[in-house]
Amino acid sequence: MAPKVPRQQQPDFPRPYTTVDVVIFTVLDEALKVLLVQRPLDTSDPYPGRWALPGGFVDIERDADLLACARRKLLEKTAVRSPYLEQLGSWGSATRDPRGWSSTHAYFALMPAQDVQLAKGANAADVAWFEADAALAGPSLAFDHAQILKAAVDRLRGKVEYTSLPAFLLAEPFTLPQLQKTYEIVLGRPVDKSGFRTRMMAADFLEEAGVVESASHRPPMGYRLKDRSMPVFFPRTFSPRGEP
Amino acid sequence: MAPKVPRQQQPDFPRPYTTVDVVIFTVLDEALKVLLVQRPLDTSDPYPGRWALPGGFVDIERDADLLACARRKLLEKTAVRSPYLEQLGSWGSATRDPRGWSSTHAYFALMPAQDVQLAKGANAADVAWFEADAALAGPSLAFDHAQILKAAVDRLRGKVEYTSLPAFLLAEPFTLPQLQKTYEIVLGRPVDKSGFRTRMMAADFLEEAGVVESASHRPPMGYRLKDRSMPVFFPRTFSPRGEP
DNA sequence: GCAATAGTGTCTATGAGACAATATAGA
DNA sequence: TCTATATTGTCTCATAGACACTATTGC
Repeated sequence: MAPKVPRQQQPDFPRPYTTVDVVIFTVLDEALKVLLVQRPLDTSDPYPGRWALPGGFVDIERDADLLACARRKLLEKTAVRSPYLEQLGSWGSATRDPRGWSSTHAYFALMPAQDVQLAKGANAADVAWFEADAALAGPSLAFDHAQILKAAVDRLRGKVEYTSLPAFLLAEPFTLPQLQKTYEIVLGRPVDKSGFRTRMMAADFLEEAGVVESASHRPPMGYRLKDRSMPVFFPRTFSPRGEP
Repeated sequence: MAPKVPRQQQPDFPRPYTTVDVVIFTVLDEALKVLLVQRPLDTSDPYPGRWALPGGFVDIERDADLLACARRKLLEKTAVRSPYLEQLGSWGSATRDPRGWSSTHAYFALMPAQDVQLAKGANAADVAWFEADAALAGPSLAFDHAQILKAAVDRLRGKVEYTSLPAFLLAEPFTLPQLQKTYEIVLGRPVDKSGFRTRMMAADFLEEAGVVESASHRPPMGYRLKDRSMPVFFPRTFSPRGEP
């Protein structure tokens, strides 16, 4: 009697599609922005003309691993080589892509707006920055990208409470008032100046980069990150007393 | 001239394998344990005889989405239907599986040891609980499962500092001393009794379930979770003063 | 000196940690 | 009453938040 071989052990059982999507954040015009690409109108691809997160299929010839794939997508759309990049989560189901069972590995990236050169790709009619909250409230995105974007915004807003993540949204050198402003933009609320400075200095992740030439008034100190590869975690949160 | 169609838009470009792995935790014999399965010796599958996380290929016929797939793996190995289940992350590369480019979606589960009936599956020579730290220090696991397990243990230990997760490791009703003990086992350090109780009560996620019949001495109050679907987040951490 | 922004000092309520005290059961 | 465990109370000190104050520039 032949041993029962489960279907999954056969070499050629059907496989889902595998994609990588990247939520790219920056701060521009005093707002948290996210990069979206418009899907082409003149193809048979799903969601023609709709805005979507940059991303696409894993190319098993070119991509050594998921992170490399995310970096490739990032480089193609923004020409930025090594921003802060963090895995966000994955979404997969039989129905999220009309072409068939697919799963996507989502990443999110933080970069200074100055670094970005928007690239009109072959497969994207257009590329543009959208205010994060507007992109969530506005006309619905392709696939389940609204869900993914919401998860990314929630994760970013959450982590900003207790990490140095906003520093990755600024070009170096930056000043403490600029950094504070960035925290306030992402959090959507003001932050106490004195407490903010104490917190940043206590975390010991900045190094002085010389006083910045300012337009007028007292010139501020410029800072650089001691280590651009990782954010720092603060012991507590910025939350007002009562709230979690 | 024919438009250049990227290889990826063709319907039949090569796809990676897609799998789901589950890190199943429980507390047993005063230790944090993780469920591992031994890979069969008598097949051509990779890593014969090695211990691995329970998991396997997504079955696009049976699994509606990734979570459903994780639940299926869970049910097959433990006969537990709805434990606490959280997405951990994903790992994918050309080399992690010798059969070819593959990506896995990892989940972690928390369950009371009492609930589990270990099942010897068709594709697993054996199933057993291992102490979490021993599994990490001991002989290496199949694939990149040591990496995944480490991420799971780190995530669990990290979240225990500020969430009610350990409650999902206990059968209801449980007592506050039992819950405290569970926190101490996962954290690997003692916790102050008074502060612990204040914290738990302030979080308001427990409901009384009547006094528990005890062997002797003062009988403790039994508790149930008000909501088994989600953990509660505490405002602060258990960390001793100096440490983060 | 004045305006504007950068940076520091000070006061206080809160709340966590440490530990002491009380409560309730069986023997 | 004694013992063992459960549960509550108290004291103290660090710190986050609020806000006032000083510092340094250009005009």
